[in-house]
Amino acid sequence: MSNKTEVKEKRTRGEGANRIFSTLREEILSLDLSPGQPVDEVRLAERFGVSRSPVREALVRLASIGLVNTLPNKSTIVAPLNIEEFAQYIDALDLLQRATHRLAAKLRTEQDLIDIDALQQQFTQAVQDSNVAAMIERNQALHMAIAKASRNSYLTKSYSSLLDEGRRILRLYFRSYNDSLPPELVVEHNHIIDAIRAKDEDLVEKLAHEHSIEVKTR
Amino acid sequence: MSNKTEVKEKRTRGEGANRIFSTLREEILSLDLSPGQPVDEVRLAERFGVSRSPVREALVRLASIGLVNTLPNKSTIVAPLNIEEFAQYIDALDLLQRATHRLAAKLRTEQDLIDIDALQQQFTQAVQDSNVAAMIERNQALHMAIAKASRNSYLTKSYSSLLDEGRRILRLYFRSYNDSLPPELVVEHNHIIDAIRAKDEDLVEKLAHEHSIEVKTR
DNA sequence: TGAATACAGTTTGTATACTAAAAATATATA
DNA sequence: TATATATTTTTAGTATACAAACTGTATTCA
Repeated sequence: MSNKTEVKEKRTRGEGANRIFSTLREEILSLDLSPGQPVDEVRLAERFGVSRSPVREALVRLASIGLVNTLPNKSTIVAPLNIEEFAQYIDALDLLQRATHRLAAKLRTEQDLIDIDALQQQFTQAVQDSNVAAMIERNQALHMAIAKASRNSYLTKSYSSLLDEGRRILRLYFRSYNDSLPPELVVEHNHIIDAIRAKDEDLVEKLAHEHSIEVKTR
Repeated sequence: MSNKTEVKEKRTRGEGANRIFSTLREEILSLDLSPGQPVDEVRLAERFGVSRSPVREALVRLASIGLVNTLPNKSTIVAPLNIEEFAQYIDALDLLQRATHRLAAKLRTEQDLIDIDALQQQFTQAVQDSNVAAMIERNQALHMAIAKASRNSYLTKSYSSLLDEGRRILRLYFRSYNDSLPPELVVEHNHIIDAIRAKDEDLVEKLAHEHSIEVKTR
């Protein structure tokens, strides 16, 4: 996957740091870079065909969202992730998920429903293809679309950070089950979406909660 | 206005960017720098007696937590804040506050209680001194101490971001009431702390909720 | 042998230099 | 006069250069 040779062509000014940031972010979240692994500025600069400046900016941003840890005057490493906090993580996710999804049931527009349906479609496809990476990514996109329908940017932002952070944990979690995903998740999604369509707030919250707990108790 | 001459003395390596970051953060959150105001890299470099590099790092970090907005190839401005979202903000804050404070009632240790008491003491002092800046800051510190007792770093982190973001909104809010603070808040704090001491989860959640709503409905 | 110190090699944090993009101004044209 | 275009000016993004802190190894001395 990572024939890490980057083509340097048009070099739109200002996009250097962005490119490095999103590439590294993707690689960290997908566990392509392993937690604890040191990242070398010079090596990255060479890899992306730029100087250390944009690399540094990317690393500062990654550190700011907790994906890498900067050890002062020493090195930067991919942020370790501690599995012990898994239960706490699910608790937090559950809280935000319930709140955003319930609000979504209350405030969703017709357009929201169209977006949500499209993403559930994509998620289903990924499940059929047994593409774990795509599953995780589209599951996240789907839940974000629902969260956006809640019309509360503060809740959505918090929920989004949690989902991001969770991608690494979920990746590990699925690995431990041989990268197969329970098809119930697809059905559960459909139930949630139906309840949002019906504007049944209580039901949505209940389903969203069960959706979280399902992962926790496995 | 800007006799903000900084003393440049020992210049511990690595602390440059940190210093600038926290100074600017403080100034933005306290509304010392007004929303929308442009921030000039060169001017900041001069003010702090450093080059543009550490200034740039500080700005990147501030942008990452949403305190400044970077307009590509143009300028960086202090992030505007939109009052219209005040109700949404309180809703989100309320949710996290209830969750963290309830958990705190369940899991608090004796040491937690000692820390919390100390901060409530400081908050009370600020109220007596009619020091609005200190009130906001110590109110935040107090609630953070309670949140930490919840032993859920994910919830605490989300709650912390919200409180931070809220400092600016609260500053405006208090200004509109001539910088006087209702003394009920002190009493409410005491009630919450008592309930946490008594491990009465339901009561804590109820009080925390009323505490938020109180601000919202003014 | 083992601890302490000195030295060399890396690598980070900062300073400076350069370049491209946008803003501001001037000039030209209808 | 108003609009379009050329030119200057400013400033953000990147490259490069340098200095301080850390790492590891070798040398010295007990």
